[in-house]
Amino acid sequence: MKDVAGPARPHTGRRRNEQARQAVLDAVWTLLSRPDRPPLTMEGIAVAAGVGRQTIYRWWPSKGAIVLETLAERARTDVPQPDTGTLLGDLETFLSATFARGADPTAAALLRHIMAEAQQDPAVADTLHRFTSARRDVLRAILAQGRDRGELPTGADVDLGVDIAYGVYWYALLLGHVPLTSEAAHALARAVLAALTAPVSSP
Amino acid sequence: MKDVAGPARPHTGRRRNEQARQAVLDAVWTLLSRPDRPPLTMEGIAVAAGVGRQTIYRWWPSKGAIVLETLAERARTDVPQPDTGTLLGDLETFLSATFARGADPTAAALLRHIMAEAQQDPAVADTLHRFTSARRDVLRAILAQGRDRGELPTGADVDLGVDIAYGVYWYALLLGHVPLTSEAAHALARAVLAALTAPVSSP
Amino acid sequence: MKDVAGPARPHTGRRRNEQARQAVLDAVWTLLSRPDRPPLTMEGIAVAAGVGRQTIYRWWPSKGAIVLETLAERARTDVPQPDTGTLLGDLETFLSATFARGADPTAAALLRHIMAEAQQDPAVADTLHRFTSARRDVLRAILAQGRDRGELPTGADVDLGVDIAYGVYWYALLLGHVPLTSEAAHALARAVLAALTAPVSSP
Amino acid sequence: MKDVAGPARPHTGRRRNEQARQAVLDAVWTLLSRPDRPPLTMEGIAVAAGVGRQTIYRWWPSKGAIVLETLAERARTDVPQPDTGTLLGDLETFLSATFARGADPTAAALLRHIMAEAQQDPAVADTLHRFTSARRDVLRAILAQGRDRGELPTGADVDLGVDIAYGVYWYALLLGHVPLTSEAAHALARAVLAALTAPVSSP
DNA sequence: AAGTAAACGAGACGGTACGTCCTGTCTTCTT
DNA sequence: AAGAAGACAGGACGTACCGTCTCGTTTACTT
Repeated sequence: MKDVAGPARPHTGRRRNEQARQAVLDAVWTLLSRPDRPPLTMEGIAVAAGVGRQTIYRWWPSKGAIVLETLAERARTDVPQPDTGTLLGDLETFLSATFARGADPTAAALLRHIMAEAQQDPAVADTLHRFTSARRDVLRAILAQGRDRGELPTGADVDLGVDIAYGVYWYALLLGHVPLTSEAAHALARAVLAALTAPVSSP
Repeated sequence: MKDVAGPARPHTGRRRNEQARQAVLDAVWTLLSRPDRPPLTMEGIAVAAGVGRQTIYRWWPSKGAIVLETLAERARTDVPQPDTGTLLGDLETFLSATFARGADPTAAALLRHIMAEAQQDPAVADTLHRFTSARRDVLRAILAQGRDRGELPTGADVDLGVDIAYGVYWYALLLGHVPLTSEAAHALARAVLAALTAPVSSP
Repeated sequence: MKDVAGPARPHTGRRRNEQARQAVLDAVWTLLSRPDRPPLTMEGIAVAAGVGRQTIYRWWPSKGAIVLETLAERARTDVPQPDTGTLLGDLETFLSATFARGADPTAAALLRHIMAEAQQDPAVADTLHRFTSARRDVLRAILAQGRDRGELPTGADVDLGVDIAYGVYWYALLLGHVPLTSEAAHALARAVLAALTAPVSSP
Repeated sequence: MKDVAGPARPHTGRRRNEQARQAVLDAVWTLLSRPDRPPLTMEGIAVAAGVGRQTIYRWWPSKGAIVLETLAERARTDVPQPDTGTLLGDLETFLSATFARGADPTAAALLRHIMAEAQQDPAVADTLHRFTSARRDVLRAILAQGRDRGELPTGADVDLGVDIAYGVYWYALLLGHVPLTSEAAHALARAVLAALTAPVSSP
């Protein structure tokens, strides 16, 4: 009795074309790299990818989802949880890597685009939420490890530290008033550490 | 003798209708308050305001500019530079007020909308930049005053403090993963203070 | 062997929707039939036809072209070249049929509309020219046949006869000072015959 | 573009400014003379005339009325009822003069424009009707005089003759398939005469 | 090998919003 | 009072995309 989950016939017909998928993601990257910043339309993506429009709608629920997948594809080399022995070192390593990512103009355009879309499309917001959560978890783990090692007070508000780090990161990304340099990452690392180390952390 | 710059005839024809301007700004506020979140269309604004479309295009360069002016209009009651005697008190007061603003759903929608538009329209980005700069200046003055009073080390990176505060604020606003409560404002105030107080501030 | 001109794949994608085309033409006819004479807008046609605006622009270069095609569609039952045995009979038959067409209020509105548009849009003028040429040819053939039968002098200016007939027809249509009755058609037929019969026809 | 009127056109106050009126009519003529055929808008006329829009609306009920008045102004030198002694001579003289008028490109554009407007605006149609009636009366008088002199049968349908003459004239004007030459006028004169002379004129 | 079905590029479809143009009306200031 | 200037509400224009729906073709699996 296979009437529960599986379909009676596992699959018939042509399979998903991996090349089409790649062409779409590449097209998004290319379009966002263009110095004249064209508005990134579904039609534009389809044409640039040499792909039928329906093919896009078949596999992605929204434009934001494509952009996010493009980002994920390019960021495949995940920022690993560093282990330098000290919390400050770990923070500096992690934030430097993160900032380096955001310093690439195309990647930055991608991130900005997603954040912008997320403000209007709840589905994109949701996907972005899941994406950022994964990143936050890594940073939270770093801080928690430091706390367990005694480098932070027991009651240190780890989540606040995460918010500070990513808050400053996104703020710089979206407003562009400050460059995402390695120095900025280091200063931010020290600031996060100081903020969580202070004894005044609890009301 | 003002015969240099002034044109011979300062103005001819009908003057700008202040009521139309107000109607447009009110319409934007009303539309953004709607629980069903309609996409905020130029046409929609015009209809809701009972105003001709051309009248909008005559006075505002872009949708973002209207939204920003709406925000400015509503936030006319500027957050004053507080003076509680201590830096922590000033920070708590300022950030609480700021968070309270962002806690209003319509104001939050406004801010999110502007930030989203700024990612695609350089003109909006520019206007937003000027808007945020004014806010940043207030916070910077608070921190500088605290530093001058000796509550911060001489070399404290005031700008980093501003980035942390507003970074966390916007991050919460855009991602919505954390509510903008008074408690959060107080915790942030202490964190900013701690981050700038720490002796590790220089490489 | 037609391997030269034919493209490898003659067509891709969805085909033109004949129902949409008919809906547009019917909408034009209906709108022009309305007793309150609405100004015949592209938008109005699209809405009345239940058709996207782009669909209209995709297939017709101008409003005049739509109206002309509507006319052609309705006048599909071409006025045949009559053959009553005498030139006067043929002329009477042909002009009566022509006048009967123009007596229908909607058809008249159509013709007037096209002529009006042709005065401003060269493309419409061109299409109208081709349309009228076809009609003129039929009348010219009738007159030429009569001349060949000896009912007109050898040097009779057939083209002038055509101009008189259609000139009076359009003049009545556009100015509306005289009804397009069968009697008027018969009088006109006799007049054309007389004008071409007269021996003074050459300078 | 107020190059039409003189620079020093004073505001008279109280009474209608004749110079403004002239500027408007001249602007219409100038605009219709332009080889690129701009669409002749109220706004365009006002700007070209260096005149306020309201001034136009104050004195003319519609665009067609302005154009018609422009025509009347230019055609001030009325075609006089000729008297050459013979009906054919009178007809030739009158039609040659009429055709000569229509051969001027700007005058032709004017006439075409009016006729086009008359198809959509009943008020214009009415004014045009009155205008053409005056012209028809002159031609009718010529024919009636010829009939009274015995050059036409007693029962000759004078109105049909008028319709033929003006029908061919307008037909040529609107369709432009035939030039309005003096030869064409003479041929038309002979044709009208023949059409009314023929003994078959009555059923 | 033939049959079946899904995915594909292409592109037409009904819509919606855009930003522009023009209409006819209404101030505002000047003459 | 009439005029030039120009802002106003309104509405059509032609364009750009949206997301959906045919088309005929290609590809993969099943019989």
